[in-house]
Amino acid sequence: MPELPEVETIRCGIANTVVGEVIKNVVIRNFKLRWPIPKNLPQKLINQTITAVNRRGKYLLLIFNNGTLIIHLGMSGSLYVVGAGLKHNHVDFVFENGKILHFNDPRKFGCILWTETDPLQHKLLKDLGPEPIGCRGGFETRPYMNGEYLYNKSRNKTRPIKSFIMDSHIVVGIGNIYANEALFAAKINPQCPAGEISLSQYKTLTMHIKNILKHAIAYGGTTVRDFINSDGKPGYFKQELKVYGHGNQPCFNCGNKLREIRLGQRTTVYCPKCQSTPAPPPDAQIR
DNA sequence: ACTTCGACCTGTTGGC
DNA sequence: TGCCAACAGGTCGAAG
Repeated sequence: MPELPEVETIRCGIANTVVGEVIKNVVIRNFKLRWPIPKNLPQKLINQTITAVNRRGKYLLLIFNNGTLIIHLGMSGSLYVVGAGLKHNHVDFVFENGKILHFNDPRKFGCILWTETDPLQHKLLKDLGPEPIGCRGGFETRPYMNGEYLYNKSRNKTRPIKSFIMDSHIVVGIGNIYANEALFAAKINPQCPAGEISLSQYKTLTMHIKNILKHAIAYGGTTVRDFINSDGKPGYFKQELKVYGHGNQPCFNCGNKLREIRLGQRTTVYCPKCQSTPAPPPDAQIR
């Protein structure tokens, strides 16, 4: 479910309700997420006030005076205050005002960690690449993610451009959906080695990445299956997707059939005609 | 150092 | 209708 626009949508949604609120209780029904939830989390959080909700890449940071809660939603996680989640509500953060923040994650790929030092220096966060878009709650990161940055980082890299931009140590926040969409918008073949892409193409690609992510946030994220934001409402960006989920259908631009392949174990959709520069490697596994 | 691949889980979908 | 395999928005860490 969550790519960066979804995470940012959730961040905005919960920030309005939980900042300034005092934790009264923490109910943990299942400690086994990607990494175990710290056993002593309730005693760390009870009677503490959330002072801010920030974001670094797809990691949400709930800031307290005595530390920071680092939350990742993995593939299927969500956080919400209203709406009745039935199964898979692994953790409830109960506030003194009676509201409850639910952490729900069917596949348990997410995580909830606690740190009492600078969260940006946490093992999982310290080597992340720059933020693709500045927004409220996001951190200003250096160097800036722009055409020059991606071009310089990609020299002599042989891996496909799609895997390159999805690597959070290169740039954070670009998941499978938006990688497909950005490469289509920039007319770049997803299989093309990252090192063979020109500076001007990286400038174009950067522009589309930023536009698409901002656009998706404005739409409240993309609902592919069951994504709901913190208000229990779906995102509406799905109707804007040009290639993701449209394999073997006609291309929006030219009408040719969109091709669906497997790249880095992820479903990849592109238009062989519109996305033909630079020349891609010989052939790919057609699905 | 760089790139690919397996693993972590449950739920949904599509083919037979 | 039922069963089973394949696949799903992420990403770390091991293997090559």
